[in-house]
Amino acid sequence: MGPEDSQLGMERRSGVALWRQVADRIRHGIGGGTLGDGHKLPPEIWLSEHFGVNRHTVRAAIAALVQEGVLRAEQGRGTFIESRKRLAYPISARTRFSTGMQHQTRDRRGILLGHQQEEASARVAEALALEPGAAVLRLETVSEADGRRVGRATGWFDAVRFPGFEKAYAETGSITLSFARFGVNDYLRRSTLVSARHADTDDLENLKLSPGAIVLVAIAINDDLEGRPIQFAETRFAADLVELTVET
Amino acid sequence: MGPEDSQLGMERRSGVALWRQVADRIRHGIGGGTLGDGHKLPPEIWLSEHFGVNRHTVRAAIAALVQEGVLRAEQGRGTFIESRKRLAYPISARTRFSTGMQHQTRDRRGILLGHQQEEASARVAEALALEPGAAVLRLETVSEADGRRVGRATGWFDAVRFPGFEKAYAETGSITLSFARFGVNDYLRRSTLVSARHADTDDLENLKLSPGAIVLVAIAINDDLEGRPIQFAETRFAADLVELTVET
DNA sequence: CTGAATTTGTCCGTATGTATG
DNA sequence: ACATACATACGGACAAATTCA
Repeated sequence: MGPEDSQLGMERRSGVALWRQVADRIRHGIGGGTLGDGHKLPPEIWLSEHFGVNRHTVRAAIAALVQEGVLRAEQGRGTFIESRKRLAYPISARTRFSTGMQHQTRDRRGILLGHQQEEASARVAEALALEPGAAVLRLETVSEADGRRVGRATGWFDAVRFPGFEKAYAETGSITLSFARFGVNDYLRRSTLVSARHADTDDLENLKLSPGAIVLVAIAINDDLEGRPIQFAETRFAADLVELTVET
Repeated sequence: MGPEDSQLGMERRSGVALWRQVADRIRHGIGGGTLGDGHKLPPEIWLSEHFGVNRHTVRAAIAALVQEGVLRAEQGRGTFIESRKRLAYPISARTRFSTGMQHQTRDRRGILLGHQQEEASARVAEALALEPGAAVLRLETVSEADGRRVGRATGWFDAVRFPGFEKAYAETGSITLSFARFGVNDYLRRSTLVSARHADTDDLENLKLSPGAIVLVAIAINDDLEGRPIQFAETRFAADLVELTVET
């Protein structure tokens, strides 16, 4: 069969199809720069020997990545990398989506998917320093940068202090500008909790991801300058498009 | 043909077997507390209806999780959760692995897998403020907490300033204590870059993960108190076991 | 320009794994 | 445990488009 390195980490009967494992390795190799000279992918035959799988399996992997928009195949010429760099999203005391992205991309905006006034759960109440059951406003949003959906957020706000926040957000497309309408001209990031998981149905749909994709989950609390919490939010970022930078 | 919620995120022909998707969801549900009352998993029939798959598929998922050590099945009684919470790994100016974990776990240590003196690549040289090609020491390590492998790290150090660092680490099992032997009694985290990806071969082996698992990747630079970089490291955490907290 | 070499695209058949009932 | 349907993986052969000597 394959060359000397017949087993390069491809796990048979593991519940993950070989073509998906190969696709993940190719995608990762592109990100790390180890695969491809930046423009052209090695031929299918070379890849199939490199990974120790059949050419058809490599073709299935490539087909998935083409569908994903990572690769572009041209008959007779080769397969090319549709590369785009990861967006860096900084986390620091003054981190906000708008300030973070503005130096890297021209067009960025937040889209309001929906909103709802509800009673604060124990978790939300604690984060916002309210009584459990207090009226809070929940906003479901998607963030776009250069036309690509990079983040999907669920945010909670004190409904008493910020009535009609959803209207402000729908008009401005920015949390920062919306807060400004309520007299909050600056705010601080108190804490951020970062984890990662497979994308669920909602993520797949709203971030236009393919099954098996990974999301970075950031759970954050923002305070106003007096130290009172004004926002509790969980944001899911497409891990292929975004990386988080922590400046301490 | 499950109940009304036949589609709960289970993706057919996605390259990931249904039983593995169900296993991932159960593992995630346990971590989030949404599945099981903390000790016992719901019956297989309930799970099969909940996820909209056949009972055989749920059984395959449970068998995999039992093999993994996450669940324990007892004939006639039910399936029980071998529970453990996610470890929180703080990132802040004074973050170190040892200080971060010490309040959550009794037994923790770092294991030296291997070391090598090599010439600094452009990336490493820039991070450590050395000339490209300068002698650097690379350490490959695994971090254990309560007997579970939670992190796999590759670290680079100035070979001139820290000769024999690998011996210090092999003996102490701690970066902090190793630095202390060279007169560095404190140091600061300058920057951290966080991303997520699927586990590769090395991760699967060294963190004892199953294929399809996710790793959180943290790339960090540590400075001494004079602001000179002393360590450049990339750590891969098992995303199922670890979450990162950012205090700003 | 011609023809060989290279590379992707399509078709066949067969064996095994996955999912359901 | 059995039966059925579909997805996955492999092997081979050949067509179609491109490159280059």
